[in-house]
Amino acid sequence: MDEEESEFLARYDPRAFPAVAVTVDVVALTIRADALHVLLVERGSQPHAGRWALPGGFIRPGEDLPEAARRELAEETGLAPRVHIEQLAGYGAPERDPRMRVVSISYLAFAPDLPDPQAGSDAADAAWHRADRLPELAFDHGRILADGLERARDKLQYTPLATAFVGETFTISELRGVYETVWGVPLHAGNFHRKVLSVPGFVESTGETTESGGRRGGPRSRLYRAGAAGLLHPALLRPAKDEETR
Amino acid sequence: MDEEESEFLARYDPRAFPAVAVTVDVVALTIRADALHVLLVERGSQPHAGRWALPGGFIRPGEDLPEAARRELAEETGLAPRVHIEQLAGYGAPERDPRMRVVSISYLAFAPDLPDPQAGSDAADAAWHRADRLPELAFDHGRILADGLERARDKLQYTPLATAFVGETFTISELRGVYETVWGVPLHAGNFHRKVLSVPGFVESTGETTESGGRRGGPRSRLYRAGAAGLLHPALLRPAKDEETR
DNA sequence: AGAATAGTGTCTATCAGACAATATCCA
DNA sequence: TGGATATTGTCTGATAGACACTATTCT
Repeated sequence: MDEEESEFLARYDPRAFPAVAVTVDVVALTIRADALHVLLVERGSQPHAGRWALPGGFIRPGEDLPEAARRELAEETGLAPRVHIEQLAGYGAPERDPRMRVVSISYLAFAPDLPDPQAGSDAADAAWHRADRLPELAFDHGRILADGLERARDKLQYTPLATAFVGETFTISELRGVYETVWGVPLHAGNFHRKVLSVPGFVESTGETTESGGRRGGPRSRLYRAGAAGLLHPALLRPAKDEETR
Repeated sequence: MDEEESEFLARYDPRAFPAVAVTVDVVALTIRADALHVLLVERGSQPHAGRWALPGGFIRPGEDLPEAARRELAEETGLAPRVHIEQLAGYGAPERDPRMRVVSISYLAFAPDLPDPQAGSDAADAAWHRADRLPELAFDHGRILADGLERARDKLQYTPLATAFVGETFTISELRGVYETVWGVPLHAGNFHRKVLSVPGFVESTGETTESGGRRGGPRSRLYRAGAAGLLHPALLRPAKDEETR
């Protein structure tokens, strides 16, 4: 088969090729006990049976990508509402799944503290894992997860993403806790407070305060809800780490 | 078929579903005559025959995604070297292609001014189009292109992406031209100059200067090459446009 | 009482952007 | 010579981060 003919076939009918499967995989993040957690499922079947993996699965006919991601997430956690979801990236290395050619579109999901997940259909188990103590994952899910964490840390800077990790209303301290947890660095309380309030549309006051002070003392704090801004101007830049070249 | 059974089937064998095709589409950007240009091909066959579209096509067995993107780009332009490429996003709405279910992984490509492209195999024509005067595109390529432009404008701020649009060596003025063209705003020459040189690893001096001054006068300028930085610290922020909520 | 936290005020080094100045080169 | 550009210098308003202070609440 010469070059021209193979090219013709390549474009004429894609069904002439071995089947390609498309999956969605979800990097679901939440904060529990002041630590960033990722939702993982234990695979119940081959390949990689017994290994932890990201929740996900094959897309269904007529189903949109974000829809598939929400469905897979709901199947594992039993919860769908109040979950922000956005696309992360596509992964399609030829040998990433030993069964066949599988291209995966990954999604990032953010949620306030959720109850423990229920092991779903295909999974032997499902649980939240601390993002800093992860087991080795199946397929290339380790890479996907790492990409997702990096993306989340990045987006915290210039979007109101942090508000997706807290409840409907929240205090500035809770918001600061999100940043400190996801970035893994302590932030100056006073400066953070002023900075957040200075960004237009980031948060808006509810006029209410907490019912009582903090568990270790301190006055009641004011409650806020997420504002209308889609981007933070100016951004809350992550403290520099002298890694110019990454 | 009850819920449980359909779910079983959905996970058991993806080949039981109607075929899903995976394509790559490339948003290739360059700067010609002080204007941002996008590479488009005119479709030679149905659907959308005669319409302009992004270069792209079906992935081949054993071929990695970025590899497929480079191949498709090479087939349209006859050029592959010196082209930066990075993934943009995945698109998989059920009806985006009338023939069958097609999921596309899009890539962004950046290149210095390239010669006019050669119409390739499947394309009736191929040409650079000004990014500000685009025809209506086939499929959802208009959306993909818009996403690509936004991504490019964004990445100019905090990555050395601009250096991918100029030659091996370049002047600060040429670099400024890239920012002005992609962002569509004039920048202050003096401040831009000092700012670029103050970002560690953005550019490094070659010790040389241009052979002659600018075409409209002015002294010879020093030549630089891209530095080693992968991220710009501090970033070159785009002038604010009072669109907090975008 | 003692400790911890919320919220605000203040100070300083730094930076972005405006403006200016000078040297160099094309037409 | 006149106009345009490269590069550097200077000034000013704004900001990030360090520190400090007060009021409030828990144990």
